[in-house]
Amino acid sequence: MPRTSAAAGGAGGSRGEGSPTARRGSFEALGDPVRRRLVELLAAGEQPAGALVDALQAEAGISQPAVSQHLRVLRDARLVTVRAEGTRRLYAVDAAGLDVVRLWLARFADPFAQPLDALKTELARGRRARRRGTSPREEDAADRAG
Amino acid sequence: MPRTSAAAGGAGGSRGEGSPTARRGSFEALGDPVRRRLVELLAAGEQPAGALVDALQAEAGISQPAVSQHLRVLRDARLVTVRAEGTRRLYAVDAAGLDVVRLWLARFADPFAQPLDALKTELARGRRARRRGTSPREEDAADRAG
DNA sequence: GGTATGTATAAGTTGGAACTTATATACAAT
DNA sequence: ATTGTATATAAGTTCCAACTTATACATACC
Repeated sequence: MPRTSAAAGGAGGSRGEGSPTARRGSFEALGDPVRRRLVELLAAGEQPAGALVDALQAEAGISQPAVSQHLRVLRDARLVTVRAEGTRRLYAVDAAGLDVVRLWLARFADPFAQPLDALKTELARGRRARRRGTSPREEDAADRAG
Repeated sequence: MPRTSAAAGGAGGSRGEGSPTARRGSFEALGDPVRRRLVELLAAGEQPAGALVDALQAEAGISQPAVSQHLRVLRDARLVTVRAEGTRRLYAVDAAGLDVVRLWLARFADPFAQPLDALKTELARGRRARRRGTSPREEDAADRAG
């Protein structure tokens, strides 16, 4: 049998949606361009499903049910949250799912850490200057690849 | 006509890594758990394709061609680089593809920014202590979206 | 040369995901 | 109650991507 689905997914008490196991991981959810676009649209702030439908219909000619299904996947992946207001469903970005991605990325040396390194260096200088000359510690050179 | 494929479906690519357009995006590439695992394995450092094949075969019972195909996708997505050494192909993580993901994530408020804020605070304290009362330059407050 | 090893490509199959249309559900308003 | 609006679900179709086996392409070794 091919197609071994290795995705485990921690249930961890997802009671609201009523799904016993997480259908899809954050990466799988973000693997689709339409869903990525939805999250992008939500980056501007909380939005009703209808607005998202309109946007996607205009951009890609996608039907309302399709958008709704995508939103469900995003919801299951903890990438968005829903809030009912009357007959409307207000969606918003959920940090939880994005954290999963960020955490995964943290395993690798990130070039964006450079400004952080710069800050660390600055911090070190400040500390050094503050205490007026001390033993030259390596600080935390960490892994500087290349 | 469903299924609007946003990706350019260029055939061409006989040989030569220099593809004009990326067949698949970084997110699409990372959407697959097997490919994510491959990148994870490469996080430990440069590895020959054979080692990756062995690992994936042991973990998920995946064949050598399957791994090779996955590596190609990762290569196209600039997530890994290859280096020929004799008959071996040494793969390594490529920052380029990961940058794309990180850059996309940067659009959203990241809770991991807190340690950076802490550093900034520390830095400010250090600077304050260092100058003992000087003209207050704004430095680079950057964009702090509240 | 021949043979073995390491890796990539060719060709073909299949399961599932991303759609579709049709319908259900929920609330609002007349 | 009826009609309208907003969203979700059901059921079904289609197409692609992740696999398979078989083979080509290198390089190394004898």
